[in-house]
Amino acid sequence: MYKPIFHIDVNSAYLSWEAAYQLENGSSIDLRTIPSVIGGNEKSRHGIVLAKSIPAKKYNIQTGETLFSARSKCPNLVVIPPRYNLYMKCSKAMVDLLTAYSPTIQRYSIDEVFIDCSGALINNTPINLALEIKDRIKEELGFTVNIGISTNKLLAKMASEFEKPDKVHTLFPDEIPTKMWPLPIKDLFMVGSSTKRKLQSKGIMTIGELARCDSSYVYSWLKSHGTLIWNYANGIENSPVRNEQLPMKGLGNSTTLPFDITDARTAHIVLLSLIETVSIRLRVANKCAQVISISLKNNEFISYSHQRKLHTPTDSTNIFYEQAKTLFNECWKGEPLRHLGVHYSHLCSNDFFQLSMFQKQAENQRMLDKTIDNLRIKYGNKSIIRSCFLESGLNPLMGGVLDEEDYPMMSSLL
DNA sequence: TCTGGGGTCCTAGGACCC
DNA sequence: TCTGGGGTCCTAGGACCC
Repeated sequence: MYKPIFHIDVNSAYLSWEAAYQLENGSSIDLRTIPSVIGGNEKSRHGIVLAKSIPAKKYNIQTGETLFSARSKCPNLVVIPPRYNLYMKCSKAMVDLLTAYSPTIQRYSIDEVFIDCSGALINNTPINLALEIKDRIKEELGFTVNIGISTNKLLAKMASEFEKPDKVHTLFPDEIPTKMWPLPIKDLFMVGSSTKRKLQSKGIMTIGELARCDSSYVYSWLKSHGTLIWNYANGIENSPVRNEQLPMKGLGNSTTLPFDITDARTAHIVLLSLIETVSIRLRVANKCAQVISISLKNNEFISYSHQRKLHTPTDSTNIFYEQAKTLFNECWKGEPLRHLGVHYSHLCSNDFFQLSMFQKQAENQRMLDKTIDNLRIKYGNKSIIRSCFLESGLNPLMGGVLDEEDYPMMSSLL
């Protein structure tokens, strides 16, 4: 007896959720039935398509393309700004509904879930169970999903990508030759544009052609990633559906600025703003980090980064800030910058650090960080800001997770 | 009014050690 | 003098996902 695995994928998630919300609040238009997209703010240079309706897709509008380009394909396109708080609530509502069916639920992203339905199939077939779940989500929550059914997560996920929306599909191992092998190579999970190009240069155009290759050849071209996708092409995958989330490996925030930065002083302030946000997240997670990395993107869209391992792990905003300034000064080539990012890695628990702390100055610094965190939690993020932001016109906490007015980062709240 | 932001994992090359 | 080689750590960059 196999374990039935479902992959549940919200159709055009952001757009569906917005549409359902608007209908619930008295709108007479269903955004899913007209050419519409969820898109960022073009004035602040965030103007890309985040999600599209099926009618918008008929104009060949792609996720990730600029709103400028999307509008040139469809002049009447309706553009709605994103509201991540709404998405978070919708995602949670779906997971809550699913917990009735299985204790084994893996949240893969804000709009995708794997469930192991082993225990839920008494007197029911997998297909009927999937249809029931799909229809309950539609009736009770107001949005549609695709459900893919198979014996492992890879095949279930591939199945949920078949015809959309509001559909249940199976992709059992014996269906691989007919349902999966004829598909173009780019449809295989983990085959992106770079791998697609390399495979096509070897004459491999379909998933079936990859599956029938000698795996040692694929390894020689693509190393471990080649082995991974060769296995996927043959339906081989056996990772468990896991309830608990894996420990965080790193965290960061980055932002595209509304204007190009041309001086180090402004860059430092932006870095500080990002560091405030990332550091709060780090402390909320009771972690310290030992590696700080900054990333830069210039006005020609060329990105580069610079990182440093610290002698000791820390969670101090000021220590990170001093490091970030140094890193920036070491690597900035002086050209106009449109984007800056901060990332921490090599995380460890802050328990040990707290016990081993002997420097009075560091202790004072930690007390200050904690006091500021508490003030912001109690009175709001704007209740206490650094004076350098006062006349800067810059947001003192960029990449904001805690401020309702800002777009919160998604995965940290999942 | 032109191109987001959050992650994970892997590899290459250099430094350094024995 | 003619130049090994395995191992680990570190950094930078790239690939993939949503």
